[in-house]
Amino acid sequence: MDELTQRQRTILGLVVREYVKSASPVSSRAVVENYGLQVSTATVRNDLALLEELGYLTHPHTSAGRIPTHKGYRRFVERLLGEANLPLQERRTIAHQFHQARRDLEQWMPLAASVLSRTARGAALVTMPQAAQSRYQHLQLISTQGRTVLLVLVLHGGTVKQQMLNLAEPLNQKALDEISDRLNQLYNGFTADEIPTRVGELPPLEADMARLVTEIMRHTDVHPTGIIYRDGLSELLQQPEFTAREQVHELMRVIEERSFIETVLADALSPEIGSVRVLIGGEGHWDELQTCSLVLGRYGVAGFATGALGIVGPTRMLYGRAISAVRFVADMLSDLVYDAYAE
Amino acid sequence: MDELTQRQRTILGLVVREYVKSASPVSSRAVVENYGLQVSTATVRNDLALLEELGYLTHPHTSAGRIPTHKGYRRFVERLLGEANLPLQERRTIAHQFHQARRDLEQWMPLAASVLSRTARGAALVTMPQAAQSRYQHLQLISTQGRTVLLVLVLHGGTVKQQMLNLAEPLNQKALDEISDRLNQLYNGFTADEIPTRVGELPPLEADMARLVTEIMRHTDVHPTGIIYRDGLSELLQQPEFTAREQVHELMRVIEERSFIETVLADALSPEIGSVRVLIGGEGHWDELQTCSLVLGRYGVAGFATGALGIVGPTRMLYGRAISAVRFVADMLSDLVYDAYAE
DNA sequence: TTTTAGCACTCTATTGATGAGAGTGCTAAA
DNA sequence: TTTAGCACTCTCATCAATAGAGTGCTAAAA
Repeated sequence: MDELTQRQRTILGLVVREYVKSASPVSSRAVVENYGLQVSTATVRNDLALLEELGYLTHPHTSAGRIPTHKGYRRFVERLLGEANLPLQERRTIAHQFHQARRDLEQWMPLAASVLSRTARGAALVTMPQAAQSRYQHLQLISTQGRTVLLVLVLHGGTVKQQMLNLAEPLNQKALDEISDRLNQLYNGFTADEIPTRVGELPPLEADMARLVTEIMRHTDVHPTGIIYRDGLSELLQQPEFTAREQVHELMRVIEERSFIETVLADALSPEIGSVRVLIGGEGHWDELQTCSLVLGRYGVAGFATGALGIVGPTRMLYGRAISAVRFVADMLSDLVYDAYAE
Repeated sequence: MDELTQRQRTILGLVVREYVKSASPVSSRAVVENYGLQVSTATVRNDLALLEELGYLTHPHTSAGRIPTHKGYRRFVERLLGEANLPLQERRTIAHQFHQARRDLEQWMPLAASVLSRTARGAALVTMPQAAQSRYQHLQLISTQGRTVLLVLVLHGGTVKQQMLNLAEPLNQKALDEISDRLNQLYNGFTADEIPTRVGELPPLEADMARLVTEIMRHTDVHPTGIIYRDGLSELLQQPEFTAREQVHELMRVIEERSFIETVLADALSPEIGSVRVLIGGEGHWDELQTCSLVLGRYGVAGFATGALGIVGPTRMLYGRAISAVRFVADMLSDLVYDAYAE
């Protein structure tokens, strides 16, 4: 990290803050006037020139103010990561909302997404909690017409899987219940790997069903398929950086394309619950993210079930709020998951 | 309906088609040249003037070509509603994709949304199938820590409800299973209204649970809470009409805001399965939809469970493809729902 | 009666020129 | 090390001029 005087650090911070607020290049005068610095604009100009030389700021053109580079944001964010916190009042409101919604599991994710997007003024993404390895909880078989059966498999952590299947010959509901009862007794709490060992001892139909169940569980382990909750796109698209067609397209790609989100999460998301990562302008890896920043976090109960949450915004983002919002909402969700599922 | 000569009808159609394609006002010359009409531009101009007088077309300014009014689109669409159909090849591809996904219920909705948006080049919305009145299918109670219990309620039609509850005093899993077994035997297939009559005969804990279940079911009946699947936003935002900030904001509001979608669906969606409705430019009721059109359909099994699906696009939309795509995908989904759930 | 050619007229979109204003970079003095 | 002063650069809004697209109307032709 380069040596900077106290004043230079302050100025860098002010430029970032001011640019985030105004979305237009920050002049030396703006720095002095809006923040009451006790030096002249010429002095500030000297420091700005130095900060530019060190790569923290740029110029759109000679006679324009300065805007932060990715490196500038990075330095700014690094300092925030430790300390940022939402105001108490705001934390209370959010906590209250989660308390209200605590019984209804279906509300959790939409609520989290909505809180995140409103607090940080960006688009929010929240995934369902997902076990690292799925565990059998309960199976139910529902007879519909003819030989078609609907299979409902509940996994530890609350994931519910539904599948259709066709039997070789029709079975009534009672027979189906017997099958599921037996499997339920045998396999409660088992992972996919633990099930097959006993299949041999079962009657053929049950063995088939057990195989199907392990198949579904394996598939789930490899393809985390949970829905992704999104919110706050409209607000994000209001931002001036998304005037250009191209920018919008790239942004929407990030937000809409499932596989892309998954790659980014896999790559950039910290495995530890509670810690927050910031990805600024794609950070060299993703060209599509040039103009975007992501603030990503993980929630859940370690070793049991975890999910991801994050905020997408322009690089010119309210990092302080975003970081603290992600952290706080992650805590809220972790508590809920712990209360609901952990044993 | 006003009297129009054959040629005038043709010209109206050509103007709509050309404007949908080019997104800029259509001149008399464009009509003649691009579509090989056997008359002069002057003749076409006369007809255009008449069509304008009748309210089917307008002028952005005196020396510009014509663009369709809402009334013009409406007339154009009215004719399409009966006849529009996707090419066989395309229908085959789509049918194949649904066939591939038929076993995995979680894929249905995302697939439908993705197919719709790609086929009609707009944003797609698909809701989960929802019973008009929810019917009890299966209850499961899962003991977690202490007195906290996770309740999983499966309803007819495949809706799964999860809730947390706190008991007055802890119960082990076995006791919970007994409760759920009893309720499952008693209430299979019941609606919320049919349950309370028998509650008096039950032990207090089961009675409590029964009350909670009916509460959940009632709530579900009033607040259809199913997730809404969305796809194709990025494509939609590429359209030239969404350059203006304001337009984008209104569009996103339509797509993102749940309550808004619900009002529109409730108001504009036909109750009959398989029929398609087109809402052009808000049709006077919704100012927010000035620049948008919706093509809406319903799928499912009547009297059992139905869902909605639709395409959002600019008024300058590929109506033919949209209408036929909605119809076709609705059919696909209806078949799937029928196979999976109907008795 | 319908269609067409011709032409005047209107409006837009583009271009280039101009000038004000914002902001920097540099130099020399404090 | 800081500051005042000033020349220089670049943007942005405005304006005028022009080319071009397209209509509407009229009078002739079919």
